[in-house]
Amino acid sequence: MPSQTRRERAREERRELILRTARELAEAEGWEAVTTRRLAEAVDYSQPVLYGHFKNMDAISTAVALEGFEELAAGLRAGREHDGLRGLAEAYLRYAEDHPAVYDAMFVRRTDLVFGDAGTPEILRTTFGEILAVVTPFAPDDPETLTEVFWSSLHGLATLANGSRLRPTHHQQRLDHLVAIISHS
Amino acid sequence: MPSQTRRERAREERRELILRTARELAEAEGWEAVTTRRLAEAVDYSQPVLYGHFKNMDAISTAVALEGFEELAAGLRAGREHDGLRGLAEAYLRYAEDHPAVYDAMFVRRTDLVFGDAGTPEILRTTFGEILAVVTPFAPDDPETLTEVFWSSLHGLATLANGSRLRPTHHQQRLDHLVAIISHS
DNA sequence: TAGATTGTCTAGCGGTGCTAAGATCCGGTC
DNA sequence: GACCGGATCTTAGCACCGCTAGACAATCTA
Repeated sequence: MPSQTRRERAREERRELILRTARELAEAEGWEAVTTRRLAEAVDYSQPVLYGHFKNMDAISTAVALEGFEELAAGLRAGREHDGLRGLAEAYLRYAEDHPAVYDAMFVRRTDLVFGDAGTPEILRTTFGEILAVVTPFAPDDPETLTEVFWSSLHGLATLANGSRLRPTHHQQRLDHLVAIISHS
Repeated sequence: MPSQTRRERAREERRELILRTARELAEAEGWEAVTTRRLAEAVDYSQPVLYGHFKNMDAISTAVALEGFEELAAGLRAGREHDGLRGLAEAYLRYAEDHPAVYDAMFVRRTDLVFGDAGTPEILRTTFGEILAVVTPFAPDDPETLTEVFWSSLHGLATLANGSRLRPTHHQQRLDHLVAIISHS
C-alpha cells in the first residue's frame, strides 16, 4: 500500500513542478516562451514526460488558469469584504497587474474553458458570484447585466493597461471614475 | 517612365493582394492559420515574396490593423453624428463583432504600434479623438480619464463577447446599461 | 544587343508541438 | 534472491513554423 501511494505522491509532485515552472516561465518571459522543449529542460525531464501529465500544451495553461481563478476569487472576496465595490475593483486590477501571464491564461488566451455553460467549473461561477454580490445593490432588478458590464470594464482596464495602451500615471483616477459611475447608476 | 510606374503599380497591387488575403484568412480561420506557407500558397507566390513587401509576419498583421483603425474611426464618427454616445458605442461593438480578427490585430495581438507616444500614427489619435469628443460633455474637467474608462468598457465588452464569455442574448441590455451609467456620471 | 536591376524560386536552417519505439527502473511474487 | 511485468523515461523522428541564402529568370537601361 505505501508503495502505491508513494508513486502517486511522486507523480503529483512532478505535476506541480511542471505547473509551477510553466507559470514562472510565463510570468518571466510570456507564454510564447513556454515551449515543450524549454519547459522540459527547466524541470529536467524530457518532453514526453509532460504529456504523461497533460494532454497538450493548452492543458497546461488551462491548469494555470484554474489556479488563477482560485486566487482571484479569494482576492475579490477579501477586497469586497474590506471595501465593497471599490475594494473588489482594486483587488481585480491588482491581481491582473501582478500576474499578467496568469490573467492572460484565464481571460485572453484561447482556452476550452466554457463560461456560461452547465459544464463550467464551480470556481468560475464563484468568481463571477463575487462580482455579482458587490454589484447587486446597485441594480437589484437585473444584477447579471450590470455584473457583465462592470466585469467588462475591469477586464478592459486590465488588458489595455497590461498592454501599455493606457496612461500609466492615471491608474487611480480611472478606478475612481469607474467606481463612481457604477455606484451612481 | 511608364515602365517604372507600371512596376510600382504591379508591386502595389501585389502588396494589397497579400494584405487582403491575410485578412480574409484571419477572419475565416483566425490569425494562427495565417502562416507564411499558407499565405504564400493562397496568393500563389513563394514565401520569400512576402518578405519583399513586409519585414515579417507581424508587419502584415500590423498593416491589417492600420486598415482597421481607418475603418473604425470612420464608423465611430458616423455613429457619433447619428446618435451621440449610444451611436458611437453601437458602432464600436458592431465593428468588433463584424471583424473579430481585425479587431484582434488592432487591440489584442502583440504589436509594435505605440499608443500614448509621439510616434503614434495619426489615425490612432483620430480614433481616440472620436471617443474623446463624445465623452467630453459628461466630464468637461477631465475628459481623458473618462475616455479611457469608456473605451476600456467597450473593449472589455467586445473581447469578452467575441470569446463567448458573455451571455449572447443580452447584447442590447449591456449596451443600454453602459450608456446609462456613463451619461449619468 | 549587353549589362544591370529586379523579381522569383528552390532548398535549407533552427525552431515548434507532439508521438512511436525501445531502454530502464522498480515493486510484487515465487 | 531471482524474475516478471508494468510504470517511467529517453532517443529519435514527423510535419509544421518563421525566415533567409543563393541560383536563376525576366525585364529595363544604355
